Amino acid sequence: MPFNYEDMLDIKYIRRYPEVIKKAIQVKNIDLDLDELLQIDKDLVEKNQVLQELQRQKNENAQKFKSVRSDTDKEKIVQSGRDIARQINELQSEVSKAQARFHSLMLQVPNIPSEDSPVGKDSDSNKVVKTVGKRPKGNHLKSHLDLLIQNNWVDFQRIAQVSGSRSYCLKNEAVLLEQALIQWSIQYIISKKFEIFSLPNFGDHLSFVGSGHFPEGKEQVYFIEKDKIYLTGTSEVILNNLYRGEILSVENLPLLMAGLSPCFRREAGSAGRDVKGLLRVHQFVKLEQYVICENTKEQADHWHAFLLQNAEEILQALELPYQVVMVSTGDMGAGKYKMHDIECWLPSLGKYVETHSCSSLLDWQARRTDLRYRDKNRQVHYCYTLNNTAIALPRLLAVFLENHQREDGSVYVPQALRTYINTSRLRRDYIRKGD
RNA sequence: GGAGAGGUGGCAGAGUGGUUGAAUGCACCGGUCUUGAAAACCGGCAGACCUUCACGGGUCUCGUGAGUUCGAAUCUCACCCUCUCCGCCA
Repeated sequence: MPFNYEDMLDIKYIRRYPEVIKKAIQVKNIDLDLDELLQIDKDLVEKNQVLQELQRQKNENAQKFKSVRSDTDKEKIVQSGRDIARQINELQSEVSKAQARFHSLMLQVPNIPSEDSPVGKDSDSNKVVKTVGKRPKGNHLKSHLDLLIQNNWVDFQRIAQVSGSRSYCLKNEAVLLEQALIQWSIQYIISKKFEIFSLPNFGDHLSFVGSGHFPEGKEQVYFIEKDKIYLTGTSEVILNNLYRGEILSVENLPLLMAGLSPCFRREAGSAGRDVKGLLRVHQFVKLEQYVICENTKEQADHWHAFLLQNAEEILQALELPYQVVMVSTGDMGAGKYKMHDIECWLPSLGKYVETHSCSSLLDWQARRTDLRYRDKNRQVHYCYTLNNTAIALPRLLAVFLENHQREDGSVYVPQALRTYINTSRLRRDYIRKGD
């Protein structure tokens, strides 16, 4: 069995090595009957052959018309043309139906996970790869919620009446901190040679299918009925679709893109979870790293490490304790080839919470968006795509506050941020009274 | 929201019912010439799918979808997008 990642998601490969795909379906807990897919594919190939023969006859018949002189001969051609057209019509509607089913099943075919990904059915099988930074200790440690309230940095109750549950409203110094974190991380990501994008926060149906958020994740997405548009839960959706349908030139690869945008998530099915504070909200701001590169495993692994490294450097500069987790097959999602989460230490919960998610999708996403490139030999290939968070707020703000709090309720500001907040300790009334 | 114009290959731009998957130019690739380069000249240059050991053959695609026709880039309808003008507006 050839283990060539370049074309493993191609129907030709699936026909030949269905057991490889079946294995992936199994370890990823995907609800897909591959045998049905293969049966429909087989049926479709046969029907298409008949259809193509009919179409050939149609073309041939029409071609004859010009060279024929007598009216009776012309009438014959018209008649046989009508006859062929009728057959084509009947077969065409069958083919269209089968095609629709075929495409919808193909959208459910998962990526094959990397060999070093832990196999398991959920997050219990995730593996901690490394732990970095010092966790704060002491009896003074408060939750970020208490800190925010104590400092007059937030208003949860009033905004909930206006905007509903899971809404938050930052005030005063917390806003400075939020903006400083954004500004600083933008500068950081620019220094890593990314192009920076400020993007719309909605897209059409096709975009979400392309990125892989549809059909499975449809429940998590806000939909504006009147204009048939969907609010993005990450700028990955837009960045992935920006070049859709194009054949890029290899000289332009890799594309390093960073998208800054508000993110909207319905959080359907998570009622009761993380209801307090800033950990799980309907709207947040995220700077996202996104890479489009050539289709080799070396490239994928190189940029995966790069994206992961960037996120780690950001957390190190912010002096936050974190661990890197390699996500198991059952927890990583259908499209992923390899995935690492970064989790930051949150004292109030006494555990690490996810703040970054680094994914390599190989050509799984690019196939959906029809995103390709032409190599030096003029051969056309699907691109590989990867993504990782750079910074997501306010969740990281919660982590930041809890880890950097001091006994008096002020918050330590790491050196990196002081270009944007000119103090080492951010305290209540800093805005009015200064240091 | 109202009025008009338009969407053709990497780009520019022909083509208004019959070898048009598409003239021509530019770009690009290969070659001849040249010490080298340029110029000139010759040749190549869309993607997907089916078929063939191969050479090759076939089907589809001119914004998207449906329709008319023996035959559609070309005609009809709907939708999407772009541009210009007017109105409204952060």
